[in-house]
Amino acid sequence: MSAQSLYPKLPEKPALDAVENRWSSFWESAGIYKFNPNCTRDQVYSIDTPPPTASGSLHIGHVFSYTHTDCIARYKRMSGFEVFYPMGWDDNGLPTERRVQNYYGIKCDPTLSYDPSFVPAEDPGKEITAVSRRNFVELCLELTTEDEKAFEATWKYLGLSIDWSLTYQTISDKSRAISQLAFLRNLERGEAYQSEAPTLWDVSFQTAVAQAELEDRERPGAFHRVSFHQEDGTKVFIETTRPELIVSCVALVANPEDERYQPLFGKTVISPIFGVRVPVKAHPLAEIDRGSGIAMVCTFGDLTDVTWWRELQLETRPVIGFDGRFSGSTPSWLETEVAKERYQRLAGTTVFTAKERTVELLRETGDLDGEPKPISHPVKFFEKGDKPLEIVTTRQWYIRNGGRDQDLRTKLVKLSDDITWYPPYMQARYNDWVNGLNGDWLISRQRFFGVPIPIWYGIDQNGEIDYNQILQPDLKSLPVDPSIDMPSGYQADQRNQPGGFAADPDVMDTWATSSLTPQLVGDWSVDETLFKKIFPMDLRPQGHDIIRTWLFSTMARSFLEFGIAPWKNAALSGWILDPDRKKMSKSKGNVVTPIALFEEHGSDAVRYWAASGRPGTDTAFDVGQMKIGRRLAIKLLNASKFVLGLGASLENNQITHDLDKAMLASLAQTVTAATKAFEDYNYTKALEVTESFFWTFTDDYVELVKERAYRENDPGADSAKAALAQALEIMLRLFAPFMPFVTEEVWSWWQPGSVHSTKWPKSSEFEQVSSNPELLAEISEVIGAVRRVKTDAKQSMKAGMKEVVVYGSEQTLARLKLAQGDLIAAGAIENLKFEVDQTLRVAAELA
RNA sequence: GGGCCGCUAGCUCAGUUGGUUAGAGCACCGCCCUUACAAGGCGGGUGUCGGGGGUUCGAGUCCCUCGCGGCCCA
Repeated sequence: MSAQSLYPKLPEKPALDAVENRWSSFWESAGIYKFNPNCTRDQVYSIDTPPPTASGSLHIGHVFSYTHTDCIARYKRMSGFEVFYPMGWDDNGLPTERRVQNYYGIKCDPTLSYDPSFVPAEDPGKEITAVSRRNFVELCLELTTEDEKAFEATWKYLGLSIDWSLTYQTISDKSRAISQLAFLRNLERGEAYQSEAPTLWDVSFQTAVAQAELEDRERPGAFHRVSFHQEDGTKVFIETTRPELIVSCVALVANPEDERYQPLFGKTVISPIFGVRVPVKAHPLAEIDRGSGIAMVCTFGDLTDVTWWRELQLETRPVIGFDGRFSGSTPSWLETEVAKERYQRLAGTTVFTAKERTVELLRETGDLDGEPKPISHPVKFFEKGDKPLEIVTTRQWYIRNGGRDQDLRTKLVKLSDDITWYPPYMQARYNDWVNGLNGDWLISRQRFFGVPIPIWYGIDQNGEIDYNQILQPDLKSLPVDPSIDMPSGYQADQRNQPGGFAADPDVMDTWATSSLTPQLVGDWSVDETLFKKIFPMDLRPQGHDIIRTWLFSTMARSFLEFGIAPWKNAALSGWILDPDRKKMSKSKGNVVTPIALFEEHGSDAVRYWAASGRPGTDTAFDVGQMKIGRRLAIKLLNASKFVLGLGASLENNQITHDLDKAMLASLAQTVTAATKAFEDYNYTKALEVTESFFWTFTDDYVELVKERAYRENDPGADSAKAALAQALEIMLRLFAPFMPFVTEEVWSWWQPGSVHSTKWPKSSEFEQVSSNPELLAEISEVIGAVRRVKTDAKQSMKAGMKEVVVYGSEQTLARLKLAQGDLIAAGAIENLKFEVDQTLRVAAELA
């Protein structure tokens, strides 16, 4: 039978052009990746997909890690699981606000009222228009919707096997409702609480930030040696990098062991410039060998100041406002006219200016000893901010995360044992982080685009907000926006009125919602049947840089609500480095957009590169690896065309020839190895063994059986063609998780349906497996040796061999003799001889 | 300062519970129009396994120590 009549779809000249578009449309219309909830929990494999930040851009690092997850998802699907694989967009929060502000040239002013007819300027230029909170949120939603469409298109181009009907957004009504419900349940159980306390504060964004969002940055500074004065006029020298805070100094502290300051403990000293009396205290956190050994405590220069303030019960003397400027009104603790006058030079200035002016004042009063000594020191920043954090006292909402509770902390650490970590050492990073917590999780943010804290407060008859009188919404009314909705039992005109109510003005931090992704994707509280089917989830894939935030917060929320870990497995992916081993970043201009790579190399090739990066390992961005992937994809097309062009089919399964059986035996070993690797989440290894077999298959096996397979009406030809067809069919399934497009393309030439709906191969499928799988490797070595002789003589591969002598063990020779016909044909050998020897080698003479 | 990861061919990386002569791909060089593939094929050289010490019959692998790079936390 001719190949054309057997396989009418077999192309004359196979190509990779447009395979992505063709097959992703097909998969969608055929519902190949649709989750079917009609099954039992143990049949489900559920994936807690990381929701990319919608306002950012998808870069090659995303492509890298999402491909890893997709390979696992495809493997699990083929292994018979009903795969629950959603996509989500993290669209609430600061990054979106920033993008919307820049894109439309607007800013949010919550005091303005809603303007339904507001349309942002086409080209905003530099002008900034203030809009109401509702207008602002509407524009956030509008822009993120656009961004999300582009993201979805990118993921489809990459070939992620997502069930797009499960897509979620962290700002959607459902997410807001679930997020608020979870918060209210935390509140009910006492796990959420509000507290008026010193808080790390970003002065540009004017919001509180959490411990997990901090980063240290090395900044230049200077030690200023400054004199305080004892009653008798004796000077006490301190060293500080923040002289501007002298005005808010509340004490000096030294180490209790420090001999030098023993006489001072319990006494008071007088601050320079302002003449304020402050006590001298002892505390073990004061370092004897740091500076002069005695430190100034202020409200608040750093987190140690907060500790001292709390533990030594010191005064509170705040001067820095929410905008990062020194208070315009004169502090009440300044008593003398001179002090008040001097403060006027600082009033209303930024921290930077206040520092300069304080130093001037110190010079004038003669309290600066020597010149400031320049140093470089770590300064705390909000990871998304560009000004040093200040510490201000505000009322904020917290969720208990073990930061102040050793018992809870221990439980959360222990919980990590219930998860299998890939790679295992990532568990240590989690444990280190949890053990190092020193405060609860601050979740309230003084921002606009986010999930509102679903709380109102009563207002007393004097018009003061009573934060102890918490008014909660009816759970059935969620989501609520307390700035628009009302607590039950109140009228709209009671808002912000004595005896009425006031909305909590804050939103929750993005992590407070994204820590609930298992609940969001599984419709917790909405569809409990579904939720029970997917939770606890099978896999959390994510980057190792957000163990302290996303991974930990999800653990904490799950533990508080359900008492168990949210997943069974956590797979941490590495980072993408540019070829110079630097982390890729936009500012360096070394970022390549994924779409351009898909277009140039093909999605399968980009996936091949990604799958070559082992779990948890940072990987270099490497176009070369994509080229290899593309070559592999093209090779698959051509090899498939050859096999099918012979008229090979699965119908005839009479595999009688020993070499054919040996090849399938070797393939069976490959299947076993790939399966074992995948079960250990080592997709890279699975790809490697498959690829390695494939090249042996094309380079050696196909070349060896070619002549035999071309014969007509010959049992040897039938055996070769049957083996070729079977091997091809199985290899397509092995490659399918990695290269979904090219495997589907080839599948469509000769098989019904989708290769992605087939089952992962099992070694039990190999009924014809022979007892001598070694034969394939041995004969590869022999034919390789023959080729070497021809190459060395600069001859064509078709050149005839006068004589070839194969030396080897009796067993090896016995196996090789089974395939000598193929060897003679492939090598064009006139006279093939076998001689017993210890090791396998070949002597050959050209004709 | 503490913790974790890494250091193997020019480059990117494999290397199993310690076990023969340490592997692959790329790059490089040479050859070959061979009826699946010239955007291809075939073949080839390439190592102080970061340094030093130790355990062992035997160490890339285990232990100690030092160095370099990276990440996280102080």
